[in-house]
Amino acid sequence: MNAKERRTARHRPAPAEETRPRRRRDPITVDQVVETALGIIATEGYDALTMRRLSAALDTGPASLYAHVVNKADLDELLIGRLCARLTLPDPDPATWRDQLRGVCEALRDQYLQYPGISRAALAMAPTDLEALRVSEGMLAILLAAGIAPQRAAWTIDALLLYVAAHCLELSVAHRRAEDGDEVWPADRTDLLHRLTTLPAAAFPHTTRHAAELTAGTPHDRFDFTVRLMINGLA
Amino acid sequence: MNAKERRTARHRPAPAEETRPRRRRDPITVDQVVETALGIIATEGYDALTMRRLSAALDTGPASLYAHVVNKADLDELLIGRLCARLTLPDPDPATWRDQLRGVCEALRDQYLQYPGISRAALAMAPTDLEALRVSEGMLAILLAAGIAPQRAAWTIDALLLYVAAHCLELSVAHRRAEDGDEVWPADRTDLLHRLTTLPAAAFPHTTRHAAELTAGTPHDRFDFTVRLMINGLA
DNA sequence: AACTTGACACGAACGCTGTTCGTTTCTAGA
DNA sequence: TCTAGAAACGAACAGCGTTCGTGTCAAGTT
Repeated sequence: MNAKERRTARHRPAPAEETRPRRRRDPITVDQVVETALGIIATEGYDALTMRRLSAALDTGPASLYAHVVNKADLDELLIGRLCARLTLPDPDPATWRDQLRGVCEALRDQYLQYPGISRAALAMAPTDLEALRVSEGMLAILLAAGIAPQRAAWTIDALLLYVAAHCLELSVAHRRAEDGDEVWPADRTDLLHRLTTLPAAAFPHTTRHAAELTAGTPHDRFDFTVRLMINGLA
Repeated sequence: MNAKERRTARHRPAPAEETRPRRRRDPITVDQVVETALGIIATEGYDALTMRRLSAALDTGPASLYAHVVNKADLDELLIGRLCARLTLPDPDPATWRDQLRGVCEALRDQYLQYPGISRAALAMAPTDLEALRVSEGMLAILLAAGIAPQRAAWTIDALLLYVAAHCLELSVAHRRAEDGDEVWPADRTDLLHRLTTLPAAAFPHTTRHAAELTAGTPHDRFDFTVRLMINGLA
């Protein structure tokens, strides 16, 4: 079976798993590729995940990967699919639907944050991946059980998933830039606070006055705030 | 003056403009670089904006660009800065603050959409760029005039700006993938609808049942919905 | 008027990327 | 035992961002 056939098969309802013949002493499997890739991302970040780096970690050359994966984009999809597969979706409970929905978002966020920068792959992914669809199906179940209109539910889910990915991407970018010693990037919160307060007060009256609020809060605080904002807007 | 000095100068309050001596018949200026880059993005997309492609459009070699720009990241920042500079910010009016805020978001979205994929640069940008700060200052003014607490206002602005960028990024990715004839990517709305309805109903009961709602709405409808969702959540 | 200075332009190269071609290797089924 | 064919892989290609060393030419100084 071709690797490209495998990809299209992943987007069909029933991807039949099957044991294949093996050649090597430790023949490479797609699972191995995905797991190794996640390991690289976890320790070195998504930018370090190149086909060469990955193939080296698997003790082979770049060309060998293309027997298991169509593209880097395809690999990205596999990675996100693996992350989505890890999420446990709650049984919809109309009494606690807000907390349930927030819980799913936070679980997804935690998965993303565990693999810095991987959310970039999520943002570029096809909307028909089965594991990703499983997550949105679960979120849809929660919202419908809560009595939200299907149209509003669908759009809210998209908005939430988009925000989660974007939020994690922003965090990973900030983290990478900060530790690379970028001059332009503020080193820490006090640095950013200082830059905002020293802006010309004439052109930036509110920014300078409320610099404290602008720089306040942990990333989790901001995430929690925004998710609540969107969920509250539903009612 | 070095290009790196110029960059740090752009992050300081008062970037003094100055006429410089010229060498070439048509010496390259930063303005020229930025405008040419925007032209390339507008017609060929952000992915086509490489240092080589840009330098070729300016009738020179890649190395020449680095006299005016520190990095590609620096160029990205200039591009987003230019876009932000084009936005006209309204005088805060407590009576229509929701519409005003939505208007700013839509104007920013339209700028992003005019240059497909450029929002990727926005997501990776330093939060201290002067033109970008001008925009958030304007949004902050609207929210504060409306009586929103500074802390909530600040976080809401970040959430909105993040969503606008992410939304446009998602649109550009979808557009590029669709016109590249990607097999995995749904060609159009009916294609996506068909894929969702043919999912196994046992595992995806809600997705299959409400596939129509899931695929309904223009991108602008979804954008409008989400922005309203966040703004309404404020009250 | 000749000279020094230094910013800008630029050709060539480096190390890296994703991807492909052609070949070799080795197992599963006939 | 033999063969078909999938997997593995070495080598290469075109392209990327970036840097180095050098060339060039106008402005300011002597």
